[in-house]
Amino acid sequence: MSEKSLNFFGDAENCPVRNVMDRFGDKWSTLVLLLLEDQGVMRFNELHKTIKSVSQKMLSVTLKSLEADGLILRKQYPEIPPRVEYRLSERGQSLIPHIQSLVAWANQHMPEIKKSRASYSS
Amino acid sequence: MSEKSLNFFGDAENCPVRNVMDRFGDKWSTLVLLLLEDQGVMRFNELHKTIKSVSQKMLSVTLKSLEADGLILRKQYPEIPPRVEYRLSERGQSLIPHIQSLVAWANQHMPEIKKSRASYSS
DNA sequence: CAGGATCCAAAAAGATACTG
DNA sequence: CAGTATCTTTTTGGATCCTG
Repeated sequence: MSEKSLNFFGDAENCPVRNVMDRFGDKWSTLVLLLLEDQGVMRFNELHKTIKSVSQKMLSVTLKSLEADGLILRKQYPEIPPRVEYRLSERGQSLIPHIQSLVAWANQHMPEIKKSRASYSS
Repeated sequence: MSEKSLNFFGDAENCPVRNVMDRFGDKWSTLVLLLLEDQGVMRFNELHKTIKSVSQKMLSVTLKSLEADGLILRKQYPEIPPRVEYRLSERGQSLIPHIQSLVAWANQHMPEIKKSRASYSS
């Protein structure tokens, strides 16, 4: 793996690590995915109220890009006032365990990391 | 898990998901970690040459924050010209599998994601 | 060689007002 | 209700020059 994988670090476009972080390194995507995993189906304003600190605009942008990538499904009902429901797609479901394992690692190590960071000087 | 985890989504500081993404959502951290995992020990300029697109400043910033968090170890030799070696700490090692599983997922699904994204309109 | 300091450009995010 | 449009602020990253 060593020989071949190294090529990836150099070029920007085909680097799989970069592909991951470009997609999920933003501020809200993983949060929305985990929330939908937890709640099943949610409407726009439900998401907005649950993630209190997200702006309307960023939530909208996040949902659109997740939908564009086929990670969530958007269902709109032809009613007035309008109703829109979001939920994970199968593809989105398949991603969840990997995010959760990363979050679990963080929960476990964050106290030590914060201690390291606090005592770090220079 | 549902009841309790939901509290996290609201507040910013104590959200474990946010903690993860704040730490690893940047442009270079995961790349450096995986590269050190692959190569073992590397000097500053080695890293710089391997990750061609990173600037000197961002590499420096990235290495410092990874060191501050105790994810990598920095060893400086009292020579002239100076020599500095970087390698993963145990804590950093323990993180690698989780990043790799995410990258593996991405490698597997990125073609489909790109197709979805390309055919997405509105 | 391994960076630090400074300045600048670009991107991401937020506030606010408005609409079908 | 579920967004869009516009503007401003903040954050991030990069270029360049400098130093022990």
